[in-house]
Amino acid sequence: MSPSFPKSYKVACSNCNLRELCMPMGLSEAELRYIDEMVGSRRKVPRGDPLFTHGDPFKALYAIRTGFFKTTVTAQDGRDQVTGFQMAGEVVGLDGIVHDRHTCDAIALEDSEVCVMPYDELEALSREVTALQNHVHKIMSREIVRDQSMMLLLGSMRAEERLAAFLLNLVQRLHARGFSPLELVLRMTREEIGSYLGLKLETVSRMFSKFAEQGIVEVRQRHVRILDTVALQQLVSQHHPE
Amino acid sequence: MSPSFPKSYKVACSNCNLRELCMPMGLSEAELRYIDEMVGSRRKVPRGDPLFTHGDPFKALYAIRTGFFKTTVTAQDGRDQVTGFQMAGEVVGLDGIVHDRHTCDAIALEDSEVCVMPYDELEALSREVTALQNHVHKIMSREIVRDQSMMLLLGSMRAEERLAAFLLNLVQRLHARGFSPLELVLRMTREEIGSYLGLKLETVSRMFSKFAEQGIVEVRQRHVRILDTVALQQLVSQHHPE
DNA sequence: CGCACAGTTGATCACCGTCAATGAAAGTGG
DNA sequence: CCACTTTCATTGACGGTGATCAACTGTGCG
Repeated sequence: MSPSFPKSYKVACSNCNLRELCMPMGLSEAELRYIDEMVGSRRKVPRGDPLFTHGDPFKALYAIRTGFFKTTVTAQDGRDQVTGFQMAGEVVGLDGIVHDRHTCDAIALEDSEVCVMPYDELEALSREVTALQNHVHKIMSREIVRDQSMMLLLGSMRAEERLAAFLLNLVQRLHARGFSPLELVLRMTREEIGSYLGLKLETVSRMFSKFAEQGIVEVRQRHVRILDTVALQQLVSQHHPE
Repeated sequence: MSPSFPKSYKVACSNCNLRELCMPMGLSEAELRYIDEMVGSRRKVPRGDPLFTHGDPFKALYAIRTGFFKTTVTAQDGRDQVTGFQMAGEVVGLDGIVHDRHTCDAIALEDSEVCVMPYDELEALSREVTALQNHVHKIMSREIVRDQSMMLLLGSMRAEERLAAFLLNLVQRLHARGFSPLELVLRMTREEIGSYLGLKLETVSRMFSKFAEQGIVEVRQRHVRILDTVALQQLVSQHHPE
């Protein structure tokens, strides 16, 4: 590894601490430099602001550097549903590719910063760098698999199972980013959790209370401490008997 | 257009009648020939048989030439859920890219035939043919958007809204393939519809009966005739008031 | 300090799941 | 070709889960 200082304050992909999360492995120096070049700019998104909204022309994918986002889809009648929560190292914007317009909203749940990857440049570069092409495909495929497991959750799990799965998924992802696997601070409201899980906010609140009563978690507002991971896992995998 | 006879009985992409469904537009002769070459083989899948199942090593994407498929995901505890129904011109197998293994099952609901597109060859060729690269990305993005609208359906719609949306989606896709927009033959059981929509088969049956009573559809087993498309559309877009 | 918002908890109810019985269709083998 | 079995579909009665409505509490920010 031959270190080279970045030309400016701007952090380059080549020495970004999220590299193993959002970059393919085993790139050459030259390839990394190309990618640095493609990821032209950063963009700060203050809490509550949209990174993009449905209808916006699609121009780029965004890798989250810091912060936390939710994505929501909106039905014709105006009601919307949270389709995901994204954290550092994850990519948003894939929905826009089909129709050259975004079909969902991405809203920052805390002050955030994203790396802008102009789509045409990304396509061009991934024609040159096989590892990047493969990486992009894997990211899209991962999203498809994730969405399908959400369909399973929404279609066949009960409230407590959904919330248990949600908590486990969150801590697992946070753990992969160096945080505690037993403690987390929720960045979203009960209503947003409910929307994501196909439940009403009151139900989410009730399930939290229930878990707390059973000694599975400790809940103080948005601060959650997991006391019994195994119990949560059993809740998820023990669907109501056939 | 300079016609050239295929070397064998094997139908080539270049003169497949599904071309506009599964191929990018505006390809050159040479590019089309490359694609013909990549789509090496066909595979027949008899009704009830799997095209692939979860755990199978991922080697190829499959374009459906004839027939009808369902895809299902399976939870740890063994319960599964239908995540989609696919018809001619649609692509299955995208789930396998992330982990080099399929994560869902694809089962033929009628005798079917698919075009096998070996994934490494597809990747290689889409590095050469920009239109193909773009096409593959759009297909994946479309799948993501579709899955997210299913999440909306499963998370926020009631039984009758779900079934209405399902029927409208089916006839719309069939219509795009030259079939009647008012009549369809379901290729799946009530249970499979229910699994897809997050409902029990009895509920699906009841909703069919209810629609029939209201004069919205005519149902005889798997044969469905739509009498009032507008009513169905209104059902979908009129979520229960907030 | 007060106001808006987020969260909790209780009472009631509706939708849909469950259980069960029946009927229709389709495939099977004599 | 017709009994037989199996699968699929319909319908009814009942109950449970989670939605709805409502009141109250806690928290953070201006």
